[in-house]
Amino acid sequence: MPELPEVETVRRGLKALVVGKKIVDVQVLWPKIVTNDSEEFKQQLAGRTIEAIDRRGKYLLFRLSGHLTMVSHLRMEGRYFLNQSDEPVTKHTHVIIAFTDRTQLRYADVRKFGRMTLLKTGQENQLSGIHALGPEPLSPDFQVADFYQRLQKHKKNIKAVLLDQHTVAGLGNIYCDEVLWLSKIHPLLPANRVTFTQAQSLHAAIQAELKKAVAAGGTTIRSYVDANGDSGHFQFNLHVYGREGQPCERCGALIQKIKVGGRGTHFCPQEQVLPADSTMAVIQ
DNA sequence: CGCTAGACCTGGCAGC
DNA sequence: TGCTGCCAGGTCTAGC
Repeated sequence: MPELPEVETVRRGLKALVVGKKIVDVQVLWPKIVTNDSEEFKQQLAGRTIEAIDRRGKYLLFRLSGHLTMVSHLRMEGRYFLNQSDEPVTKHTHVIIAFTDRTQLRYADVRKFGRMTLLKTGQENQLSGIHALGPEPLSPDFQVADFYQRLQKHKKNIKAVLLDQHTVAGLGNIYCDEVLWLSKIHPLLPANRVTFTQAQSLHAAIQAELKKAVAAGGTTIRSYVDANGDSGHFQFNLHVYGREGQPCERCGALIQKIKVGGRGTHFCPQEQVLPADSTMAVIQ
């Protein structure tokens, strides 16, 4: 479900709702969600206080007293809710973290793709998903020259390279399509054919778009809601994602949808074109 | 090493 | 009303 702006919005909401709360009890209803041993996970969490909530890419990092960190990835449909302990537990709730004030942080996930891992603070950088993560796009670590160099290393298409979290952290299927449209780059262009000027354009579009999406509370297409149960608003600012068959806002050509690396990919066929000498395979 | 297809899961929706 | 097949804000891994 969520890309960087949605995860950041969840983080901000959760921060206001649960930082400072002390955990009394934990229930794990679907053990695969937790990569640790369930019993150990429950025992280690009990008695801890949530001191802060950070984010790295699409990962949430719950900072707990005693130098522990609970890493949480929402994958496609993970959601957090704060409930009173006497409220009925809904069908897709898989983890319940109960606090001393009789409220509960509940993790729900229809598709059960999300994962949580408890480890010592500092060790999160050794998690396979985090250790080689690319730069945070909204931090000074994200530099055009380095971004351009990373793109030059790959022959595969630019869309797949942007989706690869090693290139830059936090982009997903929606924002990839959007920034490629903003920069007028065809999603199938080999990444090493992106010019420095195009890389500059992409770099600027990534920062501007993610900033705007965070300010709008993220994008809600189907299921995403923040920690308060509110939808985001950025879906009203999308230019290509989900707009197959509708006119491009700039040129009026009809937005096309193709498959790239198994992901639905939207683009303007008139403005996002492959260079004539490109050796690209046929686009259906 | 690079790339693709499949796995992990469930539900909504289009089409018949 | 059903049934079938396809699709979905993500990532990991097996296999070529």
